[in-house]
Amino acid sequence: MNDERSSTEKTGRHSPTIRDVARIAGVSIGTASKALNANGRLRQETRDKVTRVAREIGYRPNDMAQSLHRTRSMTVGVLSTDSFGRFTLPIFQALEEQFADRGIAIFMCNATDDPERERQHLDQLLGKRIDGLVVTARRADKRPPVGPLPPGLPVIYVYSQPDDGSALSLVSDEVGGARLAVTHLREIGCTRIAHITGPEHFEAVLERRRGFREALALEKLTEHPGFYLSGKWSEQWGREAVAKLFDGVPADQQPDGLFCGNDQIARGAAEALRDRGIDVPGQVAIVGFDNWNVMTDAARPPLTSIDMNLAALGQEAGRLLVDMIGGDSIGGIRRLPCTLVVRQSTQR
Amino acid sequence: MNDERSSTEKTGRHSPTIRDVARIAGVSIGTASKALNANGRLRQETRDKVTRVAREIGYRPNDMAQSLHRTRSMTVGVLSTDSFGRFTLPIFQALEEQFADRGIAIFMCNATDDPERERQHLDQLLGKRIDGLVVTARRADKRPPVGPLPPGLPVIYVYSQPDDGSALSLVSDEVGGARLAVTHLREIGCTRIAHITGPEHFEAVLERRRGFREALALEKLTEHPGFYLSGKWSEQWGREAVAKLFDGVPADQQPDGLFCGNDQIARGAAEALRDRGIDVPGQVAIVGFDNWNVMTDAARPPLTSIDMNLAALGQEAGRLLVDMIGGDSIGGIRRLPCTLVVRQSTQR
DNA sequence: TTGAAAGCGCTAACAA
DNA sequence: TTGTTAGCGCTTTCAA
Repeated sequence: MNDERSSTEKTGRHSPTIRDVARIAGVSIGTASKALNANGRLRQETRDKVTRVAREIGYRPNDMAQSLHRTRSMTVGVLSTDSFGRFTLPIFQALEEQFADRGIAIFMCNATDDPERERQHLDQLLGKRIDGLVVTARRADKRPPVGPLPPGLPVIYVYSQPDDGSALSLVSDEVGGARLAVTHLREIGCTRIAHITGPEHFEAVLERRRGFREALALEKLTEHPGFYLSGKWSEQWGREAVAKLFDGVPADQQPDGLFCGNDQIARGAAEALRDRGIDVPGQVAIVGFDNWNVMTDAARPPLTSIDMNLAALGQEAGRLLVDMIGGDSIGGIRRLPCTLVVRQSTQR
Repeated sequence: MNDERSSTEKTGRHSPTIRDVARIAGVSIGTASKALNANGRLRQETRDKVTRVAREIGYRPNDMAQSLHRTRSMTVGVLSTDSFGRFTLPIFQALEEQFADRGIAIFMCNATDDPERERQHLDQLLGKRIDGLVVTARRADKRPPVGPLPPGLPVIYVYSQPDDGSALSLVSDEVGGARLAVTHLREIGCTRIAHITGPEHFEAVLERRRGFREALALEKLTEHPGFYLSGKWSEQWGREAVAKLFDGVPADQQPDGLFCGNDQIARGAAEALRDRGIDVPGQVAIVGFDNWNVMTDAARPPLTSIDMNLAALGQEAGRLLVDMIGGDSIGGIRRLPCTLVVRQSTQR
């Protein structure tokens, strides 16, 4: 009856529908659908005609209409509570790749430290009937679990963990990373190793310190008084800490190795030592954390650092979420290993 | 007839539908819809009952079903050809905020220098019936326009421009930024200003150089031979460039002001001058570009820099795209002004 | 081999 | 004030 109406009659932009294809090709909608989805028994001739028409008028199936049938929306939500920072970035990138490869689209949301906004975003995502959810937070800190969520919705926390330990959580092994650093320093001959790091309200600071101490114990080294310094995540603090460790301190009480909580601190430390004419790595070796090449490469000398392999974290997260969407039920905390990247600051 | 079936009977997870709400509340679907959308004339009692039931069973309307009606999917696509880099980041953030405020969800895609992948992403986005598209590219370089797109789909290029100048494009005024820098140097007394910058295959390098030269002319200053140096975007290059400009050069032929193409170069330059005992800003003043605080704040002295106001760019882009979705038809290139941020490196 | 029709979850026009 | 119904664009039986 009103099959006659063309989509162009309607107001505003409008993509061609399968009805348009069918009408122009002179077949029924059902036939057009079969032809385009390459299933059902159809004459080759019909099939060709339909696909040709579809191409000509630029037909593209409406995913939303499709999703109404399937149980999958083929979308996932990525909810960040760290404003798209330097750390979540490589994770996003890897996630994006993983999902894109599987034809899954990503809804990206940001709710930096704003529970109200987080609630809104979550609402929206659930309205979109996402198939899964990735939650990332800042610097591996614990956070309250998002929610409430419909039961059965796959969720994965990346580079962050819910404080009730309920859901699947993927983090990097900070303790292990710190141990790598100390062991490496020990291997190149350091025996008096100091740890300059960031603010203690960061979960990461505590974990790295634990790794530092465990490794010292393992290597039968002692932590000398004043060799643990907590401050800010800045180059400035790295310089200040070196002043505390070296200025007016007898040579035999100075450290011969520095394990720094991040690369900025490490770079500040390297520069401060350089200012004082102390040779790196000759007299003092330095290991940083993050392997942020902007810092490691520009420092003099270039810095050895611990890499958290955030891209790998993102990849693994993508794979796991896909598995969960597929029906696997997995949970608990998984820690991915860090890697030591050696540069001149520890090359003797 | 089969209104009896409950959604829980079905396999897999499944959100409650409006039919579930209606059935439990003992009203028709139409009534439930009216109640939930707060329109139509309904008894308050009925309205309350329906909303209560909806809340209890955790009902949330299915956006995809809704979008099938409206002409809007309430989603936009953001397609990046620069791997979520440092520059696109603040833009994303601002975009995200703009759209989130209007209940628009964002599909985030990345297709770093891969036309094939770009095609796939675009396909997917069109399948999702996005209401608008944002395209960002790396460092303000020109790029071929994305496409083909359905006619009438609002598109905006941010921090990038299509090389056929067809669509709306929002970039920062690099030329103006460079002029700001030079004028500022002139104002604090510099007369021999050099420009150390990045690789010339970057559009930004050419534009900033143009601004540099225009400002010199305006200030009646001459560009001395060897005072334009193009290299890499690194601190290392900043140091090397300083060596070229100062080592073995008679004092009266050395520059007294440096305008650097980015903050890394500026920082490298500052350090190199420091190594040589040349006072900054006393003998040589420095202005960087990007206002990347990781660099500007850690440099000694902290760097004056040009800020491209990328967040403002993102905000404006969001607003414009929303306007276009609303029916406005706008095009052409718009340049947003840069800002000078003064720090010690030019404070005399 | 093709067409007709039901239904995914929702809204809106029209009846009752 | 409430119920019924016709779609939105698509897939998928079931008939023809």
